[in-house]
Amino acid sequence: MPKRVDHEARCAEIAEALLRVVDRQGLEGVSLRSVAAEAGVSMGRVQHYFATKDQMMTHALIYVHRRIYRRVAACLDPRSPRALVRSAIIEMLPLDDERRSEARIAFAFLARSGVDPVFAATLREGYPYHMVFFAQQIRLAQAAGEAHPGLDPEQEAVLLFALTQGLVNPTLIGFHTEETVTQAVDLHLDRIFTAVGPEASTGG
Amino acid sequence: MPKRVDHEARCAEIAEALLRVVDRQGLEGVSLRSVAAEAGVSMGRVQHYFATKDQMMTHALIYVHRRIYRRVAACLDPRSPRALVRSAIIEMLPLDDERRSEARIAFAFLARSGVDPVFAATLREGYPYHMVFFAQQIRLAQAAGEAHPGLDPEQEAVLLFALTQGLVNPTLIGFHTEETVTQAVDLHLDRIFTAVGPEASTGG
DNA sequence: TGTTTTGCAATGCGATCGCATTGTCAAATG
DNA sequence: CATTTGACAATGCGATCGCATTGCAAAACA
Repeated sequence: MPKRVDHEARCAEIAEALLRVVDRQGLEGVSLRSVAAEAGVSMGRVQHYFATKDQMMTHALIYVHRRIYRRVAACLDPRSPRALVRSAIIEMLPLDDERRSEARIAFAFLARSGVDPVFAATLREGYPYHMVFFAQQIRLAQAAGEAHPGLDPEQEAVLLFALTQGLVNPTLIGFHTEETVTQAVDLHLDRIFTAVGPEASTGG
Repeated sequence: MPKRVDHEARCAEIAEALLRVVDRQGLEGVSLRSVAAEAGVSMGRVQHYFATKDQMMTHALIYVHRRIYRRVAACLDPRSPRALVRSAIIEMLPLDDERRSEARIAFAFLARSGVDPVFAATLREGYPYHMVFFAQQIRLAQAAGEAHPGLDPEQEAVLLFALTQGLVNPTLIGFHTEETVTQAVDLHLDRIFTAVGPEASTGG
């Protein structure tokens, strides 16, 4: 085997450049040339790692999902199930430049999933993860007496995740402020969790 | 003034063709040529009515919003505030081909609003309408003793609309079934409205 | 040392893009 | 009847697109 480079790292560089392009110009701004220029590499290099534009886009979609997942996972507040769920939700909302950027990117791919079966499949596979996470936390809270016992954790997870996703765009385009949107989240969490630790109201 | 045609109707024809293109191929599929071909007219005609592509897109955005608004308004169930709100929500979810089509279209523009200030402004202007509609219905229900009196109608409207929007994509890509999603909606409505008429459970 | 294979860079092709220009035809106006 | 003006159709231009092709340098292997 001849000259060896870190294949995965090179793919990641290209993916990150692509995401920066999407952040600024949407999916329409993505071309082999624009991504190569953004990454500061030649177009040939991009083609070397991704045979087609579609492959490049799909890889970037998976890549950004992992990136969001890691960022959310790193910010989880373990003090209680409620705090855990709340920190995850807040972290998914576009409340600073980094999260706004990722919200723009995620939305671009989300829209594409409506017309692209491959993207739709990728997203469909990602949904259950969020659902079981929320459901599990609600279940834990119920067991600890910190959530209303009559609730169906799966149903509540569906509501919770939908609520979170539905708050993203209004926040992104400036309809909601951080205060407005966190109030909305806390209001809904009050209907699931009984014990409101002070950390859940002040954190965030 | 020479040969006169129905200017608005011609613009609408082009807008509808554009929306069909977006439905199938997303915003990226939109070009002067593709829209003209879809409308069955010449490219010159499209240019005659819209000086630039951006003008054409903006007009289509406003056009589809009006179309959705009219469709929802035509389906409202006036039997009670709850039924009214529920019918509006259900009508906004992609549960048949027509609504799936409009959901795809709306999502495409929604994503674009993240990078296009003009689109963002258009959407921002539309949000308050939904909010006051939901808030007003909740207020009416409270006055009639059909909703929990302690709730803040504005806050509940924010939650309700976010929930609705957040359910769109999972339903669109097939993660939710009609049964799943209507259960989620009804579950949330149960927390706002006290009186559950039989029409609210069977309708929709 | 020569061969092979990876990792690119460079270039070109046909298609398509937004947009400008020009020409034509019909109807209202003088 | 002549002129004007709105409603197009047709064409072309420069830029950009995805993708294929070609070539070459360097490193592992024989």
